[in-house]
Amino acid sequence: MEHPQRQTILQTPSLKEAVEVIKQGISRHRTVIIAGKCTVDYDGRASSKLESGERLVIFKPDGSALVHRPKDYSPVNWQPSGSIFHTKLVQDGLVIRVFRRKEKESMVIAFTELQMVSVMDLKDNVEFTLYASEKEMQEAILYKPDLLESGFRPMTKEMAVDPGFIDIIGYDATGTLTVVEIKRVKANKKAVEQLKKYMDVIDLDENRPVRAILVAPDITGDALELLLELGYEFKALTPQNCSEVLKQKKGKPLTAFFNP
Amino acid sequence: MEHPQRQTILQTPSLKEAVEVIKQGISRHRTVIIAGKCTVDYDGRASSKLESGERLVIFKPDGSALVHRPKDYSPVNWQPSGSIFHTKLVQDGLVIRVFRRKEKESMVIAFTELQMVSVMDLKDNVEFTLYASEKEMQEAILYKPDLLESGFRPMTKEMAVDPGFIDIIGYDATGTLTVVEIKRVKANKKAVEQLKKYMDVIDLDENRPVRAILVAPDITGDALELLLELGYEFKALTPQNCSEVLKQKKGKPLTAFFNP
DNA sequence: TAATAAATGTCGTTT
DNA sequence: AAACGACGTTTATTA
Repeated sequence: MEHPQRQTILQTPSLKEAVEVIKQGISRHRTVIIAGKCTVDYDGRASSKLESGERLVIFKPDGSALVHRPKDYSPVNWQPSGSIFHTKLVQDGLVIRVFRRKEKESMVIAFTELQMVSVMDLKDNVEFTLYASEKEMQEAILYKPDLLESGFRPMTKEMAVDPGFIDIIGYDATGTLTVVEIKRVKANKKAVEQLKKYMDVIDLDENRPVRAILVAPDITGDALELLLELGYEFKALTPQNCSEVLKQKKGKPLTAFFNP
Repeated sequence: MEHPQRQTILQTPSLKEAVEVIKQGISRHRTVIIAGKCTVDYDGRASSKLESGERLVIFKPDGSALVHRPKDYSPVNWQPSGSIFHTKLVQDGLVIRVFRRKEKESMVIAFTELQMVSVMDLKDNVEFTLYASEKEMQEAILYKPDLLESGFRPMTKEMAVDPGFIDIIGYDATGTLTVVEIKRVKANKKAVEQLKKYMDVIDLDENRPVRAILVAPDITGDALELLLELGYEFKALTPQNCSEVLKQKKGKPLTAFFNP
C-alpha cells in the first residue's frame, strides 16, 4: 500500500466493535468522528439535557469536543480544548465522559446506536489569516491618514487611558487634537458611548478643543443622533477600503508611520 | 436488509467519485461530512484565507456549513443556516461554494484530496433544555423574593426603560423602590455600568430614594469598587441556588407571583 | 428591520 | 489567575 492507512472508518458498527477504535483514536491523539443515536447531559456553568436523537459528535486531539445536531451553525453541546475524555462500554450503551476539572464541567454522551465511527489523523499546521479587521483599519489610517480627512496627522496608536485604549490620537489640518474611534461594522450607540468615555478623560486632562471622530462603514440612527448631540463626527470607511490601501503597504512596520 | 441504508460512506474516494455523492446528499437535505485536504477562502464582513491542510467539513440540511481544523472548539470558517451550496468538479479539485446572498458573504472550499465522504440522514427532533439561565434566576427571585433579601416585594419584571429592560423592580421591607440587575456569571464593570444606565433613568423619573442591587454569583474587584462608589449594593446568588428553588415551583405561571 | 442584551459565549491580551 | 474588550461574535427578544 502506497499510502499507509491514516484513517479507520467503521460503518454501523456494534458498540462493542466501536469502543476499542474510539479509545485508541483518543489515546493516539486522532480526530474521532462519531455519528449515532445518543443522549447528552451537561453540567457546569449551566446544566442541560438532550434526549435521544441522532447526532454528529467530534473529539479533537486538543481535547475539544462538539455535539452537532443536523441543524444550526453552533453545537448543541460542547467542551473547549483541554478537556479529558473517558470512554466506557456499559450495559446501557457506549458512554463518553468529557471533563474539565478546572471549570468543574462535565458532558456525558451515551450512544445506543452507531451509524459511523471514523478516526483520522488530520495534518493541518498552516496559518489562518483574517483580513480587514479593526486593527487593519487602524493600520490603513496610520499608513494613509488622508483616508480619515485631508491633513490629518496621527500622533499615537492605542493610547492607554483609564477606560481602555483610544484607537488613534492625532492632529487635524488646523492643529486641533483629534480622537479617533474605529469600528469595523455598523456603529451603534455603544460605540458612541465608548468614544464619550474616552473624551471625558481627554477633556479632563487637557484644557483645549478636542475633536472626536467615529470611523465605521455605517452608523445606526440612534447612534448618529447621540453622536451629533455630543458634538462628535462620523467618517464612513469600510474594511474593504482599508484593505485596498494596505495592499500598497507590503510589510512596512507600523513604527515607520511615526516619523517627523 | 432490515435497516434500509441511511448513510453512504466513501473511504479515500477520488474527487470524481465523491462529487455526485456530495451533490445528491446536499440536494436530498442530508448531513454531508467530508474529511480531506482543502483550502478555504472567505469573503464578507471580513475576508480570510486558509492554505492547504486536512480538515473536517460539515454541510447540514438547514444550509449551515462548518470547517473544522484538528484543534479548537470553534470552526476556522463557517456559514450559518440559510446558506446555499454549489458543488463543482474543476481542473484543480472539488470546489464547494457556500453563499449567503443577503449578507453578501461567500466561503469557497477547494478539496484536492479526500480521506472520507459521508452522507447521513440524521433524525433528531427532540427538545433541548438548558437550565440555570439568567431568566431562571429572575423567576426564582420572583417566586421566592427572600432570596434577594428578607421582605423584598417584586413589583414588575422586565420593566422597559429607555436603555433597555430592568430585570426586576420592587420595594424593600421599608418600602424603598429597588432596582435589581441579574447576571448569571461573575459581574464586571460593564454590568455595573448597565445598572447605572437604568438608575439614571429611574432617578430622573422619580424624586425619591432608590436602591440598586446587582445580583450575581460573584463580582470583580473593579466592578465592586465602582458599585460601592455609586452607592449600589451586591447580592451573591448562583444559578444553582436559583435552580434549586425552582424545583419546588413546578409549573406555576409567573403571573401568579403578582398578587396582593 | 433595527436595536438591545444574553451566552455553558470564545478568544486573545494584559495585569 | 483575573479582568477586559473584541468577535466575520451568534442568538433571541422586542420595538
